[in-house]
Amino acid sequence: MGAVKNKRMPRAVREQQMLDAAVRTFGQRGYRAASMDEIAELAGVSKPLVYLYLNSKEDLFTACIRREAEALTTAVREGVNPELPADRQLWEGLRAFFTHTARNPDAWAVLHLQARTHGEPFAAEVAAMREEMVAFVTGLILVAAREARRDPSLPEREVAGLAEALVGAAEALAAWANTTPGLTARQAAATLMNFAWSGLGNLMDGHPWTPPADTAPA
Amino acid sequence: MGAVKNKRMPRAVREQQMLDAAVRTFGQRGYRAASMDEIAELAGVSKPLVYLYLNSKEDLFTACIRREAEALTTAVREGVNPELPADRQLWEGLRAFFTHTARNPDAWAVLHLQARTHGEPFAAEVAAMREEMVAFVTGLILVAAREARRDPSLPEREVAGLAEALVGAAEALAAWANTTPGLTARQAAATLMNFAWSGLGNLMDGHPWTPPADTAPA
Amino acid sequence: MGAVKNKRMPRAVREQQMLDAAVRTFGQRGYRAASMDEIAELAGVSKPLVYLYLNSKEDLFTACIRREAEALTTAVREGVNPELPADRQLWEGLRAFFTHTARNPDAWAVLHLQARTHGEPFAAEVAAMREEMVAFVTGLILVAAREARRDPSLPEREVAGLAEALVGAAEALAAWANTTPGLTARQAAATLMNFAWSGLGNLMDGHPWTPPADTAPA
Amino acid sequence: MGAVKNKRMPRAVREQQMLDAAVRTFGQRGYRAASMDEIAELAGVSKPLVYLYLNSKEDLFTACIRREAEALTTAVREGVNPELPADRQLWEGLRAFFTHTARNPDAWAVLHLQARTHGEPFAAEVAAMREEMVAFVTGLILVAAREARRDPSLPEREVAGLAEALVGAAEALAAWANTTPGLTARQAAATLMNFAWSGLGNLMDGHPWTPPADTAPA
DNA sequence: TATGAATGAGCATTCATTCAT
DNA sequence: CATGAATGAATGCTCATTCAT
Repeated sequence: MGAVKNKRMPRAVREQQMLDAAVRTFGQRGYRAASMDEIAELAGVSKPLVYLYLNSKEDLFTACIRREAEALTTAVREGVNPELPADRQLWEGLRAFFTHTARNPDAWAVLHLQARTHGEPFAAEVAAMREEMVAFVTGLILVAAREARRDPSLPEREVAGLAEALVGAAEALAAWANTTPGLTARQAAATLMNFAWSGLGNLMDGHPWTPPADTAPA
Repeated sequence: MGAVKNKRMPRAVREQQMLDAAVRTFGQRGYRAASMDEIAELAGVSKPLVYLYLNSKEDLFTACIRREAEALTTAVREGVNPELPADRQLWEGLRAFFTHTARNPDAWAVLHLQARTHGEPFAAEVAAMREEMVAFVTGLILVAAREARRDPSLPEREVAGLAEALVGAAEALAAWANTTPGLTARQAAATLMNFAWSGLGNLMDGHPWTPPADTAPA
Repeated sequence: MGAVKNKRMPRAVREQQMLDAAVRTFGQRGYRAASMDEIAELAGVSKPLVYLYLNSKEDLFTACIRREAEALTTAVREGVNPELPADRQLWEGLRAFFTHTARNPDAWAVLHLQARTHGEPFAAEVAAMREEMVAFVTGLILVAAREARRDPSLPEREVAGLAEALVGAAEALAAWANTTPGLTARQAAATLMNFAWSGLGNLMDGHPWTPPADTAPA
Repeated sequence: MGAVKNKRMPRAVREQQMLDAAVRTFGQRGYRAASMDEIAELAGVSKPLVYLYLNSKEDLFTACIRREAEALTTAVREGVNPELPADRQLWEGLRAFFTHTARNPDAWAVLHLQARTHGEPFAAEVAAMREEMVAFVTGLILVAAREARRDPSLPEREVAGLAEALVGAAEALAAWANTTPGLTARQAAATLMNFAWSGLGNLMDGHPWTPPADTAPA
């Protein structure tokens, strides 16, 4: 376990080894519980070298978040064919998302749990990634609305909320899929498409669910 | 800020003060970053008294989780009128959920972020609460299917997945609502009802979204 | 276990219960590891009452030492008939000593181990008791010498050393007897009499063991 | 006093400095009363370094016991010429013992008082050393019996008891010698030889002290 | 006579971080 | 490029002791 202790390798390679070790440790132990000692040892490197390359624990954590956020968005982007209709694009994006998170559970734990739990600077880092995904979904919703040429006047905040909800549901299903044995990325994606797209379709047909008039204010 | 430093109060009262301080501190700083010193000070009490009443940091955290999980499920349960049809019950439950989480942001941070991020024992504690909510939603979906007397044969795992997705979406919207100024619990609930219930309705009409035949394996 | 929690009992009785609990706790846990909480609980009393009656942990420990030292010396004194010849007196004293220590292992642990290990004031307390025993033995040696009317001019320091050695041997045998199953006080006393008295007799016959002339200084 | 604060020395050296400081502190204050802070300061090192090298207070204490037990047994072993007759061997062993304990009073306090007073794991450590010494003495007694070709049939437990008594007497005399000014190791050894060897000789001549028939049971 | 409530002070332990080589 | 040696600063936890009743 851990990288083979090869001496004298180029900086770029060493850095990736360190990030690998860090992602694994942060993902399993959590940000605070992970010690630089453990990370250095798992990377097969002395602690000062970690500091030489990555400056501080905060910087190291940030570097992990950036690398893994980039990897996830790239995986989703590359999984989607932008020529296809909106529902197919969403389907492909979800499949890529569930596949990637299932294959990189520690990375997903870092992004979904640890980064959001340990203070502003880290949370902001994932928030950026999340916004990219929400924007992607928002775009698809608007495209779908245009394709259907019906009711193009969905209020902006409403669309934003729908996208938020969809991304949140996807995140929840990723965790659910990771802990439910025998559940494939494909099945998770299908469940979510059923849940969301059908609802959205109905919605855009002009038949939204109507909240009842209220007596007691919330 | 902080409780008035009244000396000599009965144990039950002090304990609640301590839990208040702990929820606030854990919610804002995180489990590891919160120090028992800070919690004690915020509670207006000396550290030994916290230990005398709550034994350890772990026990204190667990007590926080339990109290807030109980408070949240109670709020939702009491917000729902079980005589109403399924869609109205879900609507009321969501409203109660968004209202409670908006009013107790630290408690929600403890339940949604901190408890899930810091190890099995705590995660298990919230998992129980989550399962109660998922079960509640699952029940509503089945009732709705029966009420519609259509396609009563939804596969069990499918329903479970839908419920997971709905709860996940609700959790995401709770965070979104907490950070979007001027967004009411009512609006958040309506967005989610639109998103989900319309989709479910469509689904149960026998028009699910159909995944395309695949070429590349996932 | 522990005293029955009878309310409102006279001070003298309560004090003895506290000392019982303290001796047991100090003997088993050691002075520092024993907590006033544990002692109070074992005595079936609240902590402030222990302080009211016995002032402080130090005073409580000192009271234990005094009570048990007194009990041990009394047991030895009452076991010895001063009319008998010296060897019979020593035999009886040793039997009483081994019997008492075997019956009160916690008390013996307090006197022999704990009191000597935790600082001057306590060590001084047992030293007094020890000196009484050494004096008793010294007296017997001198009486024996007079009875034998031989070589009455044993140098004082020599006699003191012999008495120290005998008491030390007795203490070691007490520990040994306490941990060797099936070894009676009588057997322990016989072993020591054999060892010591025969040696002393020989010595006083004018046949001491002669140290060889030395080349290397110590 | 205390090591000169030379920075950057090899681990093995620092470890010995730490053990020196620990033996001194444990010997004078006792195990519980000794604080890691004090030990670190006396060693001229920061506390974390002590933990880095010696893991914990328990491990540090155990390391002290091991080192000093080894040093004492080595001193005795090297002080004895196994070619000599039994009485000479005992004489030399005792001289080495008293010399070593007089020169290393803190180490002797650690072994004789502290280690036996603070729980099983430590007591077991010294018990091993003590057994080695008892075995050494037991061997000498048996050799002496064979050399004298008299009464070779001493019962095993009897011999064990005699050896225990002799070692106990030696331990008592070591403490006595340490607190009696002007008393040399040589004198202490001579006193004990007189006490013990003469007694043993007598015993093996077939003139043991005979316990009187008993009326009252013990 | 007796106690529930409360604390100041200290202690073992850990960790991120740096220097000298 | 790489590391063994070293530390300042916290942090969780415990304990003897006291006050108000």
